[in-house]
Amino acid sequence: MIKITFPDKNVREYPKGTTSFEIAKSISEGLARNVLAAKVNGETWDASRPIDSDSTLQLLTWDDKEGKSTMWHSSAHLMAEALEALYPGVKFGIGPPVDNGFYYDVDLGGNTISSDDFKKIEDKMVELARKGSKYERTSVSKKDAIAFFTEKADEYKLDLLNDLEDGTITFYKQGNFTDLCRGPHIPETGFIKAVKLMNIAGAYWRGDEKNKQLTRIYGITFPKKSQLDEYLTMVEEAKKRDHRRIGKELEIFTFDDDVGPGLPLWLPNGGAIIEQLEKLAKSTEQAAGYSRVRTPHIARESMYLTSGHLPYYEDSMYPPMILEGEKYYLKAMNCPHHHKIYKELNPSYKDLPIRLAEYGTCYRYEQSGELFGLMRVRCLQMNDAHIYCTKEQFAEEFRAVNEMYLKYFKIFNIDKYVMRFSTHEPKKLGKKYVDEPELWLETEDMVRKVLIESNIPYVEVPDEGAFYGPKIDVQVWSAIGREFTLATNQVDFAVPRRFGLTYKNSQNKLETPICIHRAPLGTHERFIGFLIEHYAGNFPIWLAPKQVSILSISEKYNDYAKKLLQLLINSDIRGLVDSRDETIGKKIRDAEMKKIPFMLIIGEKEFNENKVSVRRHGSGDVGSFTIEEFAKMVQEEINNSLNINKQ
RNA sequence: GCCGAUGUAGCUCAGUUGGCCAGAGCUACUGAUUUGUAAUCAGUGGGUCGGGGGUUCGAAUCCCUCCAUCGGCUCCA
Repeated sequence: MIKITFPDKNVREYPKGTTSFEIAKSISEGLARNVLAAKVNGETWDASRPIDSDSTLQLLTWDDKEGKSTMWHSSAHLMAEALEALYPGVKFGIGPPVDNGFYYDVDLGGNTISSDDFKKIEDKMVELARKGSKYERTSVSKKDAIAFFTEKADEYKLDLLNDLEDGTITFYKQGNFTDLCRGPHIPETGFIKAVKLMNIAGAYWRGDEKNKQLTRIYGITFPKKSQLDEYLTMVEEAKKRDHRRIGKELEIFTFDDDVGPGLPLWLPNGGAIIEQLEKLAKSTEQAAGYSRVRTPHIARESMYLTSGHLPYYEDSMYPPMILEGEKYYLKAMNCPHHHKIYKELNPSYKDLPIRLAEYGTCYRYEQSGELFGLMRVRCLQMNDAHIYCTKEQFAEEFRAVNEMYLKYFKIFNIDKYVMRFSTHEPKKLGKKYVDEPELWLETEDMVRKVLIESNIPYVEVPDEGAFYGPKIDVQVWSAIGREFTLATNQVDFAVPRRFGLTYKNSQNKLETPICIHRAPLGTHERFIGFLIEHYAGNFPIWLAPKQVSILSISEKYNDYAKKLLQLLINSDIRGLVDSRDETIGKKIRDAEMKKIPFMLIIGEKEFNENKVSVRRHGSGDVGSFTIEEFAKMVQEEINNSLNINKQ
């Protein structure tokens, strides 16, 4: 007998060689029907794999993340089986589960496939799923595995086998399909009840653009048909939040062919949002001891040779303009310009820290395939600042920057993000990273310490640092699930030296400052793109491009409405009058669709009582107030939203 | 940059296998209406069918090429 310990610490005894499935069955038939896989001693196993020694056991169902991914992994095999049936001779790359489903990279030889073929493949998958074929695991020797895939002439699997050790190789077979796979898999194909292929794309073999491009087919499956419908509805809802769609509907920004790809035009509503963001940033930075500077959009080649950017990043910069034999580049970052300002200031230790802030406009020549609405553009304005400080001041400055991040997140109610702490890889010193082994370790320790002391949850990612130092990025996800760096906070102990930046210490000796590059609000483009999706276009009052729409019930009250608007403008409230010859129902509908936070309805009653009827976007009639009362209400709400920042 | 798809009026979209002056709704404009909490009625205007080239008696529709967008890959200081 063996002892099985369950997650609730309960222990039961079973005969040696009992499977997780049998254990589930001993608990309840219902559970057994839902078990997709099992976690045995922390490792995910097939539910049908015999357990031979005392173990901890967690049964995995659709409700567990690992249960889902096991199901999707098995679904990839099912799709492969269908593809092999429909397109004989197809070769397979890799077919893993992902966050929302699975994909398989395939080489179709001479065949091509498009989304028109999805139905056919889905039908085949459903047909094969209904057979309820078992996923059978077998261990094979490397020699036999190579023989098998040589026979199939599948060079991709053979390539994968190269990296595997003899004795660790397993095959999984379901129906007529056998794949090289470490597993685990669900018990049988019958668990897959609903199948949907989502899209098709090219993907380089092993992610290397020098390799052949395979066809990647994405799909998703569910144990119930209704779950697929729910998922598809959810995807549709997410698409409605897409900033590209809302940005157009609410007239926030646009792109124009003649202006060029990745170069957004901010419409008046977008301009209004930017205005508010900058106001927030500038007052916050002023309170935190930053100085505002301004620098040109271009600079000579020599500056980027000094900074070290040119040899590494020239491909990402717009090509130079040549004037009187000199090369000028559009700036892709503000730091070199700021370093030059620091140098001009020629400070002593008594002047540090020096914090230089600028909403600098940068141009980056992103690859055409990378552009994505406002989230990835070629012209961007950064909430940039560079803090120059001594090593002793670093921790405090870095902590203050992090606190500023958290204050902003509170104001915007941003809670779904991950702080990613990127460090260096010692083997790449002198190549990817400046060769300062001690400074790397020292600053990484300082950063880590600040994160821990400030109680900020983070994930540490080795080998993702900037070339000049470690960094912290704030990762967020777009409506359609793409990951982005929203904000960044970087340590730079290398470039100041390249620029010869110094300060006199108390012993009258020259030292090089550490520089912190920080952009808590990222860029206007990405940040507003993110906010549009975050709020689904329903901006908080302080940020809404138009805060109030004054709706006159008939043209008789247009003059009164215009007088009210002027009073609101005097109170620093952004509004408009809808004086069209339309019914009040229509005016309300339009204001609701434009997501304007407040509507003031003005008719005979309001005119006589010298009041306004207030309607709130999304919630309806709020009641009747004087214009002064209303203005006060709006201002209080704005103060409440922003006061978090003051404290 | 690579693979695949898409590109019709300001916006959202129809336009069967190439065949009468290219359609609808919303928007805009004009007129009627003077309205009470999510669409008043009627009329009018508006399109080099992404650009260029080709095939054809005839192209929005087929072919080539360029541009842009979308989904991925690669990249992301």
